[in-house]
Order: sequence, then C-alpha cells, then structure tokens
Amino acid sequence: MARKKQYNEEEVIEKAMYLFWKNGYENTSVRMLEKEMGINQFSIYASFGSKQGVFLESIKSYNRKTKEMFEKLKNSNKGVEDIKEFFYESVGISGFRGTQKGCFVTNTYNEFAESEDKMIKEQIVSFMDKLKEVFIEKLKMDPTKDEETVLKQANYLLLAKHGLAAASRVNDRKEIEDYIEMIFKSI
Amino acid sequence: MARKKQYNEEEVIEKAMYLFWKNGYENTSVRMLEKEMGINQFSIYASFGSKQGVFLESIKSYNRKTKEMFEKLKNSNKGVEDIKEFFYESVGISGFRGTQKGCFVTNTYNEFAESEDKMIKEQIVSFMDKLKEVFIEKLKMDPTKDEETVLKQANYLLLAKHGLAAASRVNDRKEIEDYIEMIFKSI
DNA sequence: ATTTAAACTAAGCGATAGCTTAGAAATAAT
DNA sequence: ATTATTTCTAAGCTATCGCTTAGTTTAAAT
Repeated sequence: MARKKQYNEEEVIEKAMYLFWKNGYENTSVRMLEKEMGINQFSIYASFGSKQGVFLESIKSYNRKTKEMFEKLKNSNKGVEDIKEFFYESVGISGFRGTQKGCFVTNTYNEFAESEDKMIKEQIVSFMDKLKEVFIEKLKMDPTKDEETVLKQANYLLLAKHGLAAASRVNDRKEIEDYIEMIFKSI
Repeated sequence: MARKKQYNEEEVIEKAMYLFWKNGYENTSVRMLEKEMGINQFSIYASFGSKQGVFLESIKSYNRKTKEMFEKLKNSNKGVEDIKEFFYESVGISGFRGTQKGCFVTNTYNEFAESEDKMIKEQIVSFMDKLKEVFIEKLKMDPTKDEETVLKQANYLLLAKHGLAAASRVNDRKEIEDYIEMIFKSI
C-alpha cells in the first residue's frame, strides 16, 4: 500500500497543547507549531485541517490530562473539602511542565471571551459547565445548604477560579494558598 | 507658520481606548484604529509614535475616566463597605458605552500576563498596586484586623476582581451581584 | 500674495499570518 | 522489483500586520 505516518497524532497534539498553553492561541503561529510538534505544515493540515483544528484537539488533550483529576474529584465524598483539594491540585498541575502558566481552560476562556469562534467557545463552556455541575454536587452534600445557596456558591467558586488562574501566573505559592483559604472561608 | 491639527488628541485617544477595551490589543489593528479615531495612519503615528503608543495613552485615558471613582473610593471612610461599593460601580462602568466588556485593566492584565511588553505591564501593575494600597487602607480601618489579615484580604480582593471582570463579560446582573456578596462574606 | 512648515492623503514597504500545492521520497502490497 | 498510495519537503500563495514615505493641501506668518 503506502507509507505510514511517521508521527503519532496524540503525541504531537500534546506538544501543541503545551505550546498553546504557554503562549495562547493568537500568539502561537503555525510555524511555531511546526517546530514544537516536529512535523511540517503539510502534515499539520493533513491531520488536523487548520490551526483551529489543532487547537480544538489540544483542548481535548488537556481534557484527557485533567480527566484523572476530575474523576478523583467526582468519586470522592468529602464535599467542599474535595473542591478545595481540587483547587490546590489545579495550581499544582499548572507547573508540571515548567513553562505553562495558569489554567489552560481559564486562559482560553479569557482569550476567547470576546471572540466569535463558536467551536472553541463551546469546548470551554462545556468544560466549565461540567466543573460547575461537580461543584453543585459537592455542595449539596451539606444538608444545611438550600438549593439557592448551593447555586450561588457554585457560581462563586467558578468565578473565584479565574482569580486563581491569574494568581498562579504571577503570584508566589504562599499568596496563592492564602487566596484559596480565603475563598473557602465564605463557603 | 503652518496648519493646525484637525483633531484633538485626547478625544481620539478616548475613541481608541473604547476600541481596545472592546477587542483587546492584538485584535485591534491600526486600520481599525484609523476608522474609529477618524484620523489616518500618518496622523496616528505622528501623534503617538506606534500602536503601543496609542495603547499606552489609552490606558492613561482609562485612568482619567476611572480617577473620579478612585478618588471617591479614597476619600470615603466606610472601610470595607467602600470596597464593596467600588466593586458594584466597577461592574456598572463596564456597560457605560455598551460594547465594552469587563474591566479594561483586568482584560489587559490577562492579555499581557505572558507578554514581554514592559511598558504596558508597568502601567497595569502600577494600576493594580495603587488599587491594592487603597484596599489595605480600607481594611486597616477595622482595628480588629491584624497586619497579616489585612494583607491576605487585600490580596484576596485583588484576585477576586479577576473573577468579577470575567463575570461582567458573560454573566447576568444577578449572578454578578451574588458573586460580589459572596466575596465580602469572608471579609 | 507669497512663503513655509506642519497636517494630510494614499500608496506601498517588508514581515509574517494561515494555508496550499507540486513534486520527491518512502513503504506496504503485489 | 514494480506498483500504488501516502507522507513529506520546500516553495509560494494571498491577506493582513505595523509602519513609512512621497507628494499634496492647508493655513499661520511674513
């Protein structure tokens, strides 16, 4: 038949994901992707169709990376304490390859907040909705909270995460920990 | 001698500021600035030197716009309650020309978090530092708070503002108000 | 009215963006 | 070994980026 692909798509996407995470979407050019992914433009376009295609796959790759953390969060039963641990881990994961900063999802949310790009927005909103659902579930474990309080607090936690992402880009460890503790004081 | 400028620099910068606020720095091209400012590229470069120059002046223009609010915040003596009111006003100002979203400073902070652009970073960091100083002053009005608590809470408020800015781009009024209330529950 | 210096218009500069294409290289199946 | 089919290289496409420049228009000063 024919030649086989010299690269593994999942592997090269993971590399692309780290580059996007580090630089954001707009500040990552296809030439930069070529170098980082180790394949040339023809192969990038043959495999993923467009720069946006590479990015969408990168988000999925990030989802796979965080899935374990997410599953752990879901399966535990410590209520609010689980969310707090998740926040601490979120900060931890940000540094697991050194150059990336903040949370990839929150960074993307910020970059695309004003954008018209529906496919990317969908991915991000879907991720955040899933997270909110988990928060709600955890908060409901406390029987003293009524429905309204649960929704308010879930929304608060989701928004507080934006500050956390910003913090983990510039602030030091202690400030970040203080911030997390402050968040949970009102829950 | 010679011809006079057909435009007022402060006026055209204000228009540029709203465009930058709406689209961010990278997503605003010099061609777009031409249209919005009503002057052509030659005049833009003659007056402000570069696109970055226009942006720096835009930040200053934003500072002038928010100065009144800032002064009011400084001169009041209601402590934490002043900060809360400031948060509510911050959300209000975001909509005062319709198309802008979030807080211009926070948007810029997010866009330039990974950037090497020192001049722009300086402007933003200086703005946030000034805000933090005011927060600290307000928090100190409560004699029961020790120095450490004050610093922790000021940091918390500054970071919480990132969530507020994100919220005011997509969430509805009620969710935003709920979020603000939640922030101050732990103060 | 003439001079003169600045403001203006419009065209275009090189660099880079995302993306495409023509043709050479490689390899599984025959 | 030949064939068939895909991968890969490298060059180049058009569009847009920030910015500049040549040349015209305008108006204050003489």
